[in-house]
Amino acid sequence: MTHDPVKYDIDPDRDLSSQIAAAIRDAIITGDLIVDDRLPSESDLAERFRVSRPTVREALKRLAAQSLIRTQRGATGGAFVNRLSYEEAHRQQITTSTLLLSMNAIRFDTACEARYALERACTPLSAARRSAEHLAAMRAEIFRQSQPDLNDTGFCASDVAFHRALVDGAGNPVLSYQLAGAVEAMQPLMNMITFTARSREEIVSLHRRIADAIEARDSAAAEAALTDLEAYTQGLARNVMAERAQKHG
Amino acid sequence: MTHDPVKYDIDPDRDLSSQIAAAIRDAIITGDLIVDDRLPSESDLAERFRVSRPTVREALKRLAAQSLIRTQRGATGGAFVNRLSYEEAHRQQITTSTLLLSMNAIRFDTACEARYALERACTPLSAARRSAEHLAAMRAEIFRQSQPDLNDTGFCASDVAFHRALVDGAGNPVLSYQLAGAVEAMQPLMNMITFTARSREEIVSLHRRIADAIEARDSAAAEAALTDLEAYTQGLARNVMAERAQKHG
DNA sequence: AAACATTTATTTGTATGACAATTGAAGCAC
DNA sequence: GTGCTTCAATTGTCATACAAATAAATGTTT
Repeated sequence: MTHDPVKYDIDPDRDLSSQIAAAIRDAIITGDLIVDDRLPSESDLAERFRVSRPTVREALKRLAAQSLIRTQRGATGGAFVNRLSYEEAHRQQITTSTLLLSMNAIRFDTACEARYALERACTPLSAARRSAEHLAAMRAEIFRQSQPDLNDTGFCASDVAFHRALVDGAGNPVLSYQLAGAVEAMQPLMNMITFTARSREEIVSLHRRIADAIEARDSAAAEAALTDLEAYTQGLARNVMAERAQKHG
Repeated sequence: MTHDPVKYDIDPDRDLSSQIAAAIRDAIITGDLIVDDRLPSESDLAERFRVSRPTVREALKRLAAQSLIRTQRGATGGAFVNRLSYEEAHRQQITTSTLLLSMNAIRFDTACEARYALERACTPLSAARRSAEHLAAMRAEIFRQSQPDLNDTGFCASDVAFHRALVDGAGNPVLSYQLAGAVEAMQPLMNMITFTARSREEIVSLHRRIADAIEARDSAAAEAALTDLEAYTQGLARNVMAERAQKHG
């Protein structure tokens, strides 16, 4: 062994598994442990940290919860540093954002404003770079949304897919991961708005304006349509709120 | 007990602690368990899931790693559902983004483009709403950055703080949490660039342009300055790359 | 009666030892 | 050489025990 990448000195008076997890996480973040590196076995780690195996296991489960490691049983098994994929990062981003929104009584207009601001951020790139496939995906979702027999959940899902295609059109995976998380985290809030036939029609028409603008590579028009869509969505939400207030008051 | 919020049926052939964590996490996400609710004690959970206490503990540590619960020892202690704060969500966002960037060989220009696109997204809001405090924070960082005895790490940190103030000026915490994560995750990449006196001067001057525009509530000017800053940063990075290629080739 | 000290019950934190399940590698027979 | 068996390493799980913290209950003193 040239040099052990993990620091094994911990304070025995403070939470052990948390410190052990932090020590290993540090080694991963600093790059001392790289993707697919194998950690020492649980018994080894227990000896080196001078703790019991269950304590080491608790630490490893913490890391597994963040997808920093994966484990494999058997002779050549063990815990390996995991590559954090876009999909996984995206998934984590969604759960974090969803919980943040649901636990902190975030106002709908705050979340909505953030969402559309972020989305407008990638419109110039999407207008410039979108492929025919992205455009086709947007058109397909518009078609789905215009079917009268689609239920509200399906309509919202299609809405998410439409905006996902718009974001992906920018061809920047970092941007996609950030934005798609924000958009999808808003879906539960959006589901609370019941869509009348009239409002669906309006939304689909705005989606069509966006798709047309992206097709024409007209970034300004797309941004304007998004702004209108935001205003319309906010108006819908205000109506729902007002109706509820009347019912309960 | 009216109705237990947790589903206790798990498949004994698949990873137990993972399933237990998922069952409790579901109860939290769906709102069946709300903030500050106390989970059953570890022994209780062990009985109900029909597993041993160490297995339950592994599951709880998974949830603790995501800050979904906190634990407290003692007579009235136990595991409690944690409120996911903006700070915590922000922290998670940074580690996730940092790991994503470092593990997937993301090109500097891709990350840089995403960062400035996102930042431009909140400029209109920041220009409209920034308080005197936000402006003062930006000016203070500009002053720090113009001190010649500041080292490169300090310069980068101040750069992050400047952009953080810009983002916070929008007065939308959801936006702040998303964007600040993206900006801070880029810092390790930025630290790889050594800043000459000349380049610092240029960056500070661009920061001053941004602050001036925000002060004047001129969103378009701020966006233009950000675009110029992006172009300048990309140029700096290209130079560093070229120099390295020459050294190693 | 009130203030203070003590005990006690509950709960998490940690350790020990054991066994099951999995899995690749080594050894062996053919 | 091929296929089978055995084996050793490793994670997954369990049972039990004890330590440490903590608040409530209890007792004691003033």
